[in-house]
Amino acid sequence: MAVTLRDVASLAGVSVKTVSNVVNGYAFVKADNRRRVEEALAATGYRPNVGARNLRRGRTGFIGLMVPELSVPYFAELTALVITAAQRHDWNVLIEQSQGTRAREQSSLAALGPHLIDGAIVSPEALEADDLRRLGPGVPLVMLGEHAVDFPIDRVAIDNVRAAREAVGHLAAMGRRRIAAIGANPHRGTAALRLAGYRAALADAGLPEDNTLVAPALNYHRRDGAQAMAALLDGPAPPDAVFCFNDLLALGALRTLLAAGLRVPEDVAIVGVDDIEDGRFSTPTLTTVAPDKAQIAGVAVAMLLERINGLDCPPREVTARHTLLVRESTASGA
Amino acid sequence: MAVTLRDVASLAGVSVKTVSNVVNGYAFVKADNRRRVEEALAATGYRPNVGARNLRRGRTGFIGLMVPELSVPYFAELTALVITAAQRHDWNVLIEQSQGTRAREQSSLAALGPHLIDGAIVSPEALEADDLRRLGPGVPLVMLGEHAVDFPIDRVAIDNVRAAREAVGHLAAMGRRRIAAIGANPHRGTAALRLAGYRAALADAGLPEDNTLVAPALNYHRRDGAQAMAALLDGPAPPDAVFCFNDLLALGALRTLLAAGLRVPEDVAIVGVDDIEDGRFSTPTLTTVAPDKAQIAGVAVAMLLERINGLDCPPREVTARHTLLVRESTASGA
DNA sequence: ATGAAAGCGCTAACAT
DNA sequence: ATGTTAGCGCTTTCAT
Repeated sequence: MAVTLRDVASLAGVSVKTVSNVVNGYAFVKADNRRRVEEALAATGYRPNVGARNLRRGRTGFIGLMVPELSVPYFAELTALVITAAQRHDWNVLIEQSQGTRAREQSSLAALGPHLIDGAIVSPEALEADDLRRLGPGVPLVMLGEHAVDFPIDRVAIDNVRAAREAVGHLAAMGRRRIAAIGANPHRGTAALRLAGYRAALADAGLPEDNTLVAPALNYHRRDGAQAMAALLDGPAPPDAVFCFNDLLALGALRTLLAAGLRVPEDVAIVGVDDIEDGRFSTPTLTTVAPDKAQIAGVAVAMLLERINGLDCPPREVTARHTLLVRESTASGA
Repeated sequence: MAVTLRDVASLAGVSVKTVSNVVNGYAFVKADNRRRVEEALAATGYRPNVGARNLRRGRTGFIGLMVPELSVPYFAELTALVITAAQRHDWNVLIEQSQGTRAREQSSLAALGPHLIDGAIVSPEALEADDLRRLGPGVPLVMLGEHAVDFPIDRVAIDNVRAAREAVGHLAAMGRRRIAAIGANPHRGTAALRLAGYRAALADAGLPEDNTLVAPALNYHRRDGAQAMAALLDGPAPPDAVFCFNDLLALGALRTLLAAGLRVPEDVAIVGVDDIEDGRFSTPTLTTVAPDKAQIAGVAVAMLLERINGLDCPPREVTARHTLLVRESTASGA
């Protein structure tokens, strides 16, 4: 049914080797043979069987991408960019959703296994060093974000401390004095860094630390932000600004504030992180720290392919760009 | 490096056939052999080479999923569900983003090709019957949504006419008299159906049709909804309600209304379609028609696997469930 | 520069 | 019930 190299070879009157050479762009093929092969290729509509090729080459042609949930806008946007970046290099992407739990992250890594993929980009939230160690050196890995795991591995992330410091510094510069943080979580590496940046910015501005203003969040969805904000409003002295560790938390917090009849930014200003599309159309629009997602995706894919191609050097850490985008939720006109 | 069937066989002192039988759950294996094979399997940590297996079986083990953009929440949520449904049947999903243009949809289909996947679920927006015909019968296809293409193919979609009719009927029942529609587009099959449902509901309510209240949209993103709403507000007699053909348009329209100082739902009520997560946390929360996405994903995967397994019967059309979720953007308390 | 043949890891005939 | 062998479609020595 499907046309194979042999079909093309017999039609062109040459050996499969010659056809293979032409298909793979090998330079030294007699002009006459090349022409006949190309005609036969066109006539038959030959398409290489990627599976067979990869079996022979000992590769799968796939890279894995492990994210907590595709339905979280940040990961959907990032995944779209990773797929696009991989396609530019003729690689396919296999997506695993881990739900951000350790058990699911373990089984996702196991499912990806060494036979299905040649390497993987992972964005873990609960994984431990042992889980990575157990994989062995067979599957090259690139890690996204600052999950705190003591394992030598290529990483790409923004400078989370600096990003948080800028965001909170911006709130302080507006004259806000009671700046809250939403998203504290001892199990998340990025949370620790953003909290550190938050504290550094308070110190920069000469503001006191107030633990009643630091709200934890188990997960980072809209509902978690809404709950955390409600808890802050119930606190002894509600904040006049909130730094949320991601945009989803911020949108949830915004919902709670507006539902409570408070004005944003007049009563409470909000900053998030991620620059997801939603924040550009909320009312008010959301001030946010925008990581360069295209850069993150591009660098992660490039680093992974280098490793797959055998690059042997110490683990690398790449810091991606970020920008503070000031929008209505912190507009100073108020 | 990787352990193969032969390694296991020689360790267990049996032939590869016996090991293969055990691995594939073939019943007739002598108990003693079975035990030794299982021990060898465990000792070596054998994992089948899926690529080799599929090469031999003439399958790839992958199904394709073509969506316009993963960064559109509806498709991100749907994709997550398709992946989950496929995994339950031990299939992998390969995602192609088509951007909703015919050229990209054609090249996506071509890229998926017959060697990479055994079948595909497609959600086209611009594809023509010829493009499908050209694929030939080799690759089973299931189509999502009501894209108007004259081609016999399995389909899954909600009843768009009825859904729109219910949504608009709800607005009319609230006493709204000037109900606009956003999303008219001659190239989109679903748009035609939702427009038909809109008109039917106006007729049901004895309301006149007013073409100045029907706003076209080239694309279905937030910005398109925002622009369309702005155009409606500029019109001769602005609406007191809007039916948007999806939630993204609705969120864009909401943004425009609030930015213009209008109250929702007091001045203008809004209904969308899709029930994306954003609409549950916007202010006001968004009334929407919720398709049963899990059902859509599950049925699409099941129908596709049946076709891959050789089912030969006339094309089937499955109508998925939908529900009108009334939320604040049409709250009648006003 | 090109052909012949081996073999990637697996399953399916065929044989026993 | 299990061993032997061919071969899926391709790339890669090894010849020539």
